[in-house]
Parts: sequence; C-alpha cells; structure tokens
Amino acid sequence: MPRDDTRGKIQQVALELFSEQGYERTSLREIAERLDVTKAALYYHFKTKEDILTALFQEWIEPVDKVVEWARDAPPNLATRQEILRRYAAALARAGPLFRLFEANKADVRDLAAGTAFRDTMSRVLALLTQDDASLSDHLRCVGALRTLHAAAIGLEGVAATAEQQRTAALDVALDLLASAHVPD
Amino acid sequence: MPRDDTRGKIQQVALELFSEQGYERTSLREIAERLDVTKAALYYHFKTKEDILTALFQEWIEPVDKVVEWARDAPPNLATRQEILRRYAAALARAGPLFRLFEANKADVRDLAAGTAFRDTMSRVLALLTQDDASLSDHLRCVGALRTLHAAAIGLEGVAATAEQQRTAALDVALDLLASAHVPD
Amino acid sequence: MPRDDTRGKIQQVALELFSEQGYERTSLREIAERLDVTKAALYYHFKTKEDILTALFQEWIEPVDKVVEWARDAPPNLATRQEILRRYAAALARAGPLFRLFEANKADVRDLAAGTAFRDTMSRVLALLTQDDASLSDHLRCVGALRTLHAAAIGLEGVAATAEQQRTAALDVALDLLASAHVPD
Amino acid sequence: MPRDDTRGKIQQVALELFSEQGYERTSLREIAERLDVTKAALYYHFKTKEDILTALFQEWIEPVDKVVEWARDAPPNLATRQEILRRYAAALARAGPLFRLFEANKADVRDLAAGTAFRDTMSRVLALLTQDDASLSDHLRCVGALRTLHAAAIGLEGVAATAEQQRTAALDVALDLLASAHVPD
DNA sequence: AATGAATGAGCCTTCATTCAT
DNA sequence: AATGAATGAAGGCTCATTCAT
Repeated sequence: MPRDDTRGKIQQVALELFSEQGYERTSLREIAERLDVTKAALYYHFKTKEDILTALFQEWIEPVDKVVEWARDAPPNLATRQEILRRYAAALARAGPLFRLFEANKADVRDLAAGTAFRDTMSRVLALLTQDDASLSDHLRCVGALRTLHAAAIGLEGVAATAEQQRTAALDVALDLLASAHVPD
Repeated sequence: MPRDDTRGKIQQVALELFSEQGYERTSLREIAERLDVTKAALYYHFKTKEDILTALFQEWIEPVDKVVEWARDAPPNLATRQEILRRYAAALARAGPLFRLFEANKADVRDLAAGTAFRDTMSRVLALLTQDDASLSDHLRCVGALRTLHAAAIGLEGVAATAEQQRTAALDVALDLLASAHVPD
Repeated sequence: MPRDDTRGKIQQVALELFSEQGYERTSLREIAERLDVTKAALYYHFKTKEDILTALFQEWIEPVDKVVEWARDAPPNLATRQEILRRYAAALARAGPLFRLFEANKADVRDLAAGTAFRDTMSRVLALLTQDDASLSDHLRCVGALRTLHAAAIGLEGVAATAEQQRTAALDVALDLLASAHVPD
Repeated sequence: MPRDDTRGKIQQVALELFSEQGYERTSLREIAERLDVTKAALYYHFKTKEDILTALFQEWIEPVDKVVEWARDAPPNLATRQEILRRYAAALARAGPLFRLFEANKADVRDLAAGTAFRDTMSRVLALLTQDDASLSDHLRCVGALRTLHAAAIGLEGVAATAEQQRTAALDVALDLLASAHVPD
C-alpha cells in the first residue's frame, strides 16, 4: 500500500484540470505545479501525457465494459435492453466527470488510442440496444436514449434540479424512447 | 466583389482543418501553407486566430438567430414550437460542419467569445421550445429533440442512410419528443 | 543580396560550436545566444537542427562531388588517380573544418541523412582510386593515401609546421602510397 | 570472485550501446533496461556515466601502455620500432571495439579525463615510433603506419576479407611505411 | 546489492503574434 | 494585399544524478 499514492493524485489533478481547461490546453507544468512536484516526477509515473488520459478513461471504460459483458449473455429482448439502460445509467452516475471530459474534448481525443477505446465501448453499448432490423427512426430513438442519459450525466444548464433528480428523469425519458423504438419480436 | 476573395478562402480552409484536427491543434502555419500564403497574410484579413473562428461561427448563428426572431413574435403554442423545430432543422442542414466543429471543440471554445455566442444562441432556441412550467422530464424531452436534430446534422456512424434521410428521420423523432413533452395550455 | 545574411551567420557559428563541442553537445540555445537572436529565429532559417548540419556538410560534399564527376570521364589509369588525389587534396584544403567536424562526430552523425551523404561521397572517391583487382594490401594503401590527406586536413598535433606545409607533405606521402599500390595495366 | 559480476555486465552492455549509438546518445536508462535493473543500480557500481567509459577505455590503455613500457627500455632503432608495431597491432586486435568507440566519439570524449588518457597513450606510441629529426613526410609516414593499423582494427567497409586478413595486410603496409620513413642512424 | 521516487536542468520544437517594408 | 524576419512564451519530454530505504 503506497503511502502517498502520487500516481493517484496525478490522475485526480489531471482530471480536474483537463475538465476545466481541456486536454490540449492543460500543460504538464500546470499539473505538476498544482501538486507541487516537478514535471519530471509526472514522467516517473506516466510515460506520456496521453498515458494519463488513458488511465483516466479506463475508469469509465471498465464499468461500462462490465455492463456490455453482462448483456452479451442475456436474451436480446426489451427487458434486457431496459436493464442495460439502467446499468449504463448507474455506471455513468459514478463516472460523470470522465464522460464530460470525453465529450468536451472530442477533437483532441479523436486520434488518440484512449479516444478510440472510449468510442468503441460506447458503440458496443449502442449495438446492444438496437434491434438489427430497426428503422432509421428507431435507431435514432436508441441513440437519443443514450444521449439523454449522457445529458444528465454531464448536467443540464439552467435547470434547478439535483444531479440525482436529473439522472432519474433522464432514465425515465430514455426508457420511454427505448420502448417506442422497440417492436415486439 | 473581390476577385479572389482571400478572406473567404481562409475561412474555408480553416473550417476544413479545424474540423479535421480541432481548433487548438490546427496552427495558422498549416492554414497558410494550404493556401500558399504566409502567416502574416492571415493577419491582414483577421486580427487573431479566434477571429477566424468567430467569423465561421457567425454562419451558424445568423440563420438560427433568424429562427429565434421569428419565434419571438409567434404565439408560444405547440404549432409554433413544431415550426421552430422545422426551421431549426433547416438551418442545421446548411451549417452541419459548423455545428460539428462546435461540438467537437467544446473545451477549446468554452472560454472564447465565439463559444459563448454559440451557446447563447442554442440556449435561446431551447428556451423557446420549453414551456415555463415543464417538468424535468419534459424539459429533457425538449433537450432530446434538439440533440436528435444535432445528431443527424453531425451524421450517425455506421448507418446506411443519406444525410437527407437522417435529417428527415431525426425531425420525425424530434417532433414526437416535442409532442410528448407538451401539455396543452 | 541579403543585407545581413542571418542564415549564413547561423551556419558559421554552428560550425564553430559543433567543432568545439560536438554536434550533440551543442544546443540551439548556444548558437542563438552567440548570435544574439532567439532560438525561434534559427527555426525561421532551418527546419531542424539536423538541417543546419546538412547545409554545412554540403560545402564539403559539393566540391568533392565535382572531383568525382571529373574523374568519371577520365581514363582509370595512374595519371588520373594522381590527379584525383591532387584535386581531392585541394578540396580538402578549403573544407578542413567540415571534415574535422565529420570525423569527430561520427557516432552522432552516423544515422543522419547528412552523415550518410558524407560517407557516400567519400566512398565514391575511394572507389575511383582503387583498381578493381587490387590486393588487400594495395587497397589499404589507397585507404592510407586518403587518410593521410585527411590527417593533414585535420592538422597534426605536436608538429611545428604550417597547415600548408602539412598538406604538401601529406600529398607527397599519399602519391607515394598510390604509386606503390598501383600495378601498370 | 563475484557470483554474477554485475559490474562486468554493465561494462559489456555499455560497450555495445555506446558502440551502436554513441556515448552521448546512449542513456543510462537504456543500459539499465537492457540489463533489467534500475538506473540507481548502475550508480552502485559506477560513480558517474563517465566512469563507465573510463573503465572501458582502461582495457585498451593498459595493454598499449605495456607495449610502451617495453619499448622504453629497448634501443630506439628500426628493429625495435618494427616490434612496437607488431605488439601494438596485437594489442589492437584484442581491443578493436574500444578503439572504434574512441574514434567514433572523439567529440564527446575530447574533454573527458577518459579521452585525454586515451589520446596520451596513443601519442606515446607515436613518439616511440618516430625519429627525433624526422622530416615532416617521414613523420606522416609513421602516423600513417599507426592509422593503417587502426583502419584494420576498425574494419574496412566493402571489403571481402576476414578481420584477421585485414590485420595481417595492415601490418605489412604499416611496416612498409615505417621502413620508408626510417633513415639508418 | 539494489530499488523507488524524485529533481533540476536542459533539449528540440512549435505557436500566435508583430512590424517594417 | 501581402511578405520576410523575428520574438516571447510555452510545450512535451529526457537525462544524469541523488538519497532514503
């Protein structure tokens, strides 16, 4: 058990700064200064700047991948899909800042391995949600269901409601959308 | 009418590169090289890098602002709101790349005047769409309606459908969401 | 005609410093400081540090390449080879510091394009000097002829003789070696 | 007798890497990684990076110094000088890589104690080889004799001959050069 | 005999911007 | 309408070295 977990602190501060200012706009100098260590110390713990981002993203990818794994063994019906939505919402609730980070920095992250991994995971969730023969509109409803969850995870602006309330309402709307997208097999 | 419209060409190339690589990651050198002029030439036409972005964003903001203006003088009922959605969708159709640019570069753009203007315009559209006493869920449905339009404007991945088809389907879904969000006055 | 020829001055100072300290050990900061410009100014004139070296090496490669070109059209006999030695010695006389630079920095330069070009040129001279069926000893004598010229170009240590005198003596020894390496066709 | 002789392994790996990449361009990190130990471990065995080089060079300096010592007590005539050449060639044969290392890294090594020691030893050999009243040309012939031996120790490029054959031929040429440089006392 | 963690200095390079011409 | 030359600031990264354990 590391006594002061510098590596963890780096991730934490990086998440803060990347979120406030964006990935590209945040320099390793800033992270180091905020932690009162030298830049070189960061390089002892992470091989590159991108590696810090990768480590951060893992914390979103892993829980979501677990949802995906669970879903793979379940029958592809409405009930399963509703449960996917619920579990995905729960995963999002815990990793909201990471999701916001990804969303706000799409351009920066597009060509990084970390970004590709993130997108892939998200695609897999969407694939599990949609029926293969879905109409374009129904596909869009599933996309909409996910995006509604995302909107709440990121947090609505100008709305007087707790994060908790937003997530609950978003899940309602998402389930609605899923239901109207779904034709009984 | 300028014979070669360098200013316009700069905007065009900037849009291409900002879209491909992101705003921060695109340097003025690259823009200049692609146009076969010097960096200094860019400064003859635009005071700063941000100014290029501002000019670009105007091409989205202006049409949307026209929608907003029109809506302000119309009665705040469902029919009006449906028309807002239709007009907004039409505006988005023409300015898709700009919207994508904004979406992909939120972090870079957040603190720029250009970004604030963009967000403000979008907020105004949302405000016109929602009833003042809407429940959180209904608010989310309106947000969802807008986001669905956005999703189509940006283009869905892994979907065999033309941009035109995506936009039509998205408008359908959006109108649905609006309807279910709407309680008759 | 450029008034102050910054590019030329950069080359000149770079040659000085690379010679004193070695290529790797000389930083662009040092070059810039000695010229009282910023590092960025160097990058206006040369794309990379290696580019400075490449430009420098050209000044040795070009004259020597001219010798090689001349020799290609001449009959491959002893008289021609003696003339090659004389012309090569003359080229070396003017570009002594560059040759010393190459010699002293072989390891640094080995994997750079500049280094390869340098070596290739030198190989071509050697090839012109040797008879195809030469014995190993005679091959070594030709190598020795070249190296003797090089030794004088670099300058002997602990010897009371002008550079001019060293070059003359070296040419004598080199011609001797060539003669004893040469069997009449 | 140490069981695993880490110190020796460090020298061996350092010689490999210094030879492949050059002294400056080889980092202690690389050496440590190749040995699967930490950088700090290197510092247990050597006080500095230069110390590794010094230890390496000793393996060339010592045998050559023995030749020098032997020569000091011998009469300064041609026979002795021929024997110097033979013994020096033998020493070179065993320490070829070290000599190559020195040659390829002259600039890096110039200001290090290790480099100075190396050069001094080489100068002493040359001094023993030359007659005090030698002409400049004859001096150059002695230099050439040594350099011919060096050329073979380093290995000729593009020559189909074993190292052994090269060394034998080189010794022949060197003895020739010495003979023609030598005036009977 | 060696590691884990860190430092201070420095490196090459790039950027947005300026300004005299 | 544009260029050539340059700047100041910063960026990501690497290195030799140290030291408590």
